[in-house]
Amino acid sequence: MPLTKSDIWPTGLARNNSVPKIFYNLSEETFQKLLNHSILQNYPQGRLLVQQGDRPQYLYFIVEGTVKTLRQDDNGREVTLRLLRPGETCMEAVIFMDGDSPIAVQVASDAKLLLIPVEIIRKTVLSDTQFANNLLNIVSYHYKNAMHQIDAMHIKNPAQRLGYYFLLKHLENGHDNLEFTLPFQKSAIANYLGMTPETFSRTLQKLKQQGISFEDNTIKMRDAYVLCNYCDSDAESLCHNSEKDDCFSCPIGKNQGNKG
Amino acid sequence: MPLTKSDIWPTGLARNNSVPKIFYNLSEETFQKLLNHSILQNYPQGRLLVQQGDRPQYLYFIVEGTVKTLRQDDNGREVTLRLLRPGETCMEAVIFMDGDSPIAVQVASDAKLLLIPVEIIRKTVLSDTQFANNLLNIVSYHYKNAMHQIDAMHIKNPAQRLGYYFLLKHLENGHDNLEFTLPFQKSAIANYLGMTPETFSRTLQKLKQQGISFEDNTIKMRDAYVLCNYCDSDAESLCHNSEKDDCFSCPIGKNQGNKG
DNA sequence: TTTGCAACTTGATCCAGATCAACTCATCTC
DNA sequence: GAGATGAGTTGATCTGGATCAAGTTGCAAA
Repeated sequence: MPLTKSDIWPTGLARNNSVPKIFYNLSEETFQKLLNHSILQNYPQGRLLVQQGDRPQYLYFIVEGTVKTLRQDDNGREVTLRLLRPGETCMEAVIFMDGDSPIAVQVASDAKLLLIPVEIIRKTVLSDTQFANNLLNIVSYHYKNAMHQIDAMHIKNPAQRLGYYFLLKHLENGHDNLEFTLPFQKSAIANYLGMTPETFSRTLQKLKQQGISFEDNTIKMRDAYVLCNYCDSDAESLCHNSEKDDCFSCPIGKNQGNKG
Repeated sequence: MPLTKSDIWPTGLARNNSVPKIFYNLSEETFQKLLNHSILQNYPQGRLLVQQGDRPQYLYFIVEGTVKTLRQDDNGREVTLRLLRPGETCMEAVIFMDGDSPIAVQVASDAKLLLIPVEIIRKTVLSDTQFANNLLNIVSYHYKNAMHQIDAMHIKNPAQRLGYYFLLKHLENGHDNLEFTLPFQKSAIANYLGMTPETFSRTLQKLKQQGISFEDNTIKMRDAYVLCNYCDSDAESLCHNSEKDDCFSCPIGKNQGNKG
């Protein structure tokens, strides 16, 4: 029997993301066509879905669980490129690079995934401009994150990288919420942020002194402004979306009086 | 009078790139529509075209000269994200990110640029699937490069980064050509590769011992295989495009006997 | 309950590459 | 042709974060 929306719709999507980007504004027809050709599958943690050098076969849409994309070198050292949650997709960019996959994809915690065959993706892009647009938005978004990752490696230290990461999670969670739970293992986040687990651990200690405590993977902030030091103009624009006019410490928005 | 193809077609495009990606396979109609709304402009070296936080206004197509995209922090330290040559474009991804530009764009050497307004781009994407496809290919390609940049920062040392960069330039130039000219200033390449000019200079010395000499910005290789050490599966697939069957030293393709 | 394993923490040491500083060399200007 | 300017080189020193090593802690299987 064919898949339906309720089969594959993730629960508990992050704020501002009530519709997964890839399905945004699609016609019922296109949506069903995608589903009709796709497979729903469960995978255990650690399972490698794609290896570096594989020919891409599917776009993976995450219904439940978490997935990461990574690159590894000959010595087995690996670099995490993305950490993905329900509602997100991966391999969407690889499909449009020519050649084999430059990345590996691995299940980070038990996951239920929708596998959409690449031929369907390529075909739908050429027949539905809204779908093409959605993919452009997704790839651009990831590219923007990649830019942040690159510049963070050069001109930010571990505390700034972790602080910025926390700030983004905080803003995702809503500005009023003074705590949030780390969505991935510490070691995975550490690798994503380009540091060793040891350095991650020590950096967490430093942040503690700034009013950011943690227990059981839950981060608690003393107030809504402790992370303002780590803000930049990109994060600021996310911040603008919440209430304004009471940011006293935000170093960026000081003049406009926006919230940190 | 309206612009024509000959006004904006770059001379001396790199191999395998006789048609700029953005114009690939476009209908005459779409092509002209793009040109009709665009502006051709000359800019001197150093000119800032876009600053971080600006609202994107144009997609820039490079007719002559070179351009770089970068990010900078409060202390004025900057990170080069891309170094662009004639036939390439920038801001194409930024247009599809929501919010203001996370990057700055600067002229790296006197340049003639075609400025295509963002509204035209957005509109054409929704009306011409080939154009949407071209953009997807371009953004994905840049994203792939960004992945390489990220993983290079973590698991490659300066010699490996520079060696890989040389390898790509070498392959672009044709496998038989034992020399090529650096298309950008050394300090620009150094920053792009995430190292200081000093380290770049010292790294160049190291490579010299491996049979890679240089004078006046021209790199000369002892033979076609000195860069094989720096090859990976992504570069290898570019290499496959040239003749095969005589790579004796290529560590990756040893078994298949492909050229390094 | 014990054992084993994986994630994480903490401490001690090390080193690649940044930084600082001095110098060369080419190009440009007046 | 003196002086200024900027790119690049070379040498000496410093340091942030990696690495190595030795604990914790928590949980799951025996």
